[in-house]
Amino acid sequence: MPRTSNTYDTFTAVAEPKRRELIEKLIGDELSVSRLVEITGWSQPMVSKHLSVLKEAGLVSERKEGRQRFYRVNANELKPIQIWVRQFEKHWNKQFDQLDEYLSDLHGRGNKNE
Amino acid sequence: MPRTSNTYDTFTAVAEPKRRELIEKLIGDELSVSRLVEITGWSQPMVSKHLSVLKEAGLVSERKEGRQRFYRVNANELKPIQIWVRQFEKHWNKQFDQLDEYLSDLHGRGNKNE
DNA sequence: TTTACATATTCCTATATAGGAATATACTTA
DNA sequence: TAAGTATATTCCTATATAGGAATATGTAAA
Repeated sequence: MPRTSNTYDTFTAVAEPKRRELIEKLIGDELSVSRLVEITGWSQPMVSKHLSVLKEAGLVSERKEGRQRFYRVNANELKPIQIWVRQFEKHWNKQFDQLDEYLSDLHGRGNKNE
Repeated sequence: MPRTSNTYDTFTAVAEPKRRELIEKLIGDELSVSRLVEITGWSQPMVSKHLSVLKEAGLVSERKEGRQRFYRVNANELKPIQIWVRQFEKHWNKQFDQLDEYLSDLHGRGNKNE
């Protein structure tokens, strides 16, 4: 994002769909970069670069083994998101917000023109 | 983000800190734009523009009343985030990920140089 | 000590977009 | 109708960054 955040925070890191995809692949097991390239079908630099962003945000960690690097998710780092969203749980299932708006708009318009 | 998403999805909309702040202000009660300007201290266009992004993402709704517009959160729209993050809950509290890495790195390095 | 493999980094470009200033729109009231 | 208030939109610029191509780094094997 321009004009703001110079470094990746959790929310920004996860906003990118490809990075969410990588994180999903890494649930449960560690995977090497080449394995991720296989699974995703993306170019190797693309995988590496997204992993690097995730690493900068603390969302993944590396383990070096020979010439390979195995990445895994630091699931804990997703907690801030969970915590933030949880504030709103009690307001879920107010399903009629949009309907309300529609009706009140309709009403307003009706009053004006008739 | 460049080269990707032409339109705002929930994750992207919420990645911007100011927009999270707006959403937080809107928990519970509807607020007019001018009230949000008061509360945040931001310029009116800035508030309106962020609200417009949130609206495009479906995260807020408007209600017009005279020349004012009252915004409220559509908390439901945050569910996708909650659902996505929930996948990882079972992997939380694996607190020693970083320690593991540190130790194995240390071990690896030690082997090489000594 | 070359060669091959695994991964990271650099360079480049296109583009989305946050922020600011100015202006437009819409509604209300005098 | 004119003036004032509330809000949205447009125009502009700076900047972050995704993606691609090429290259560098590091490690293992021949």
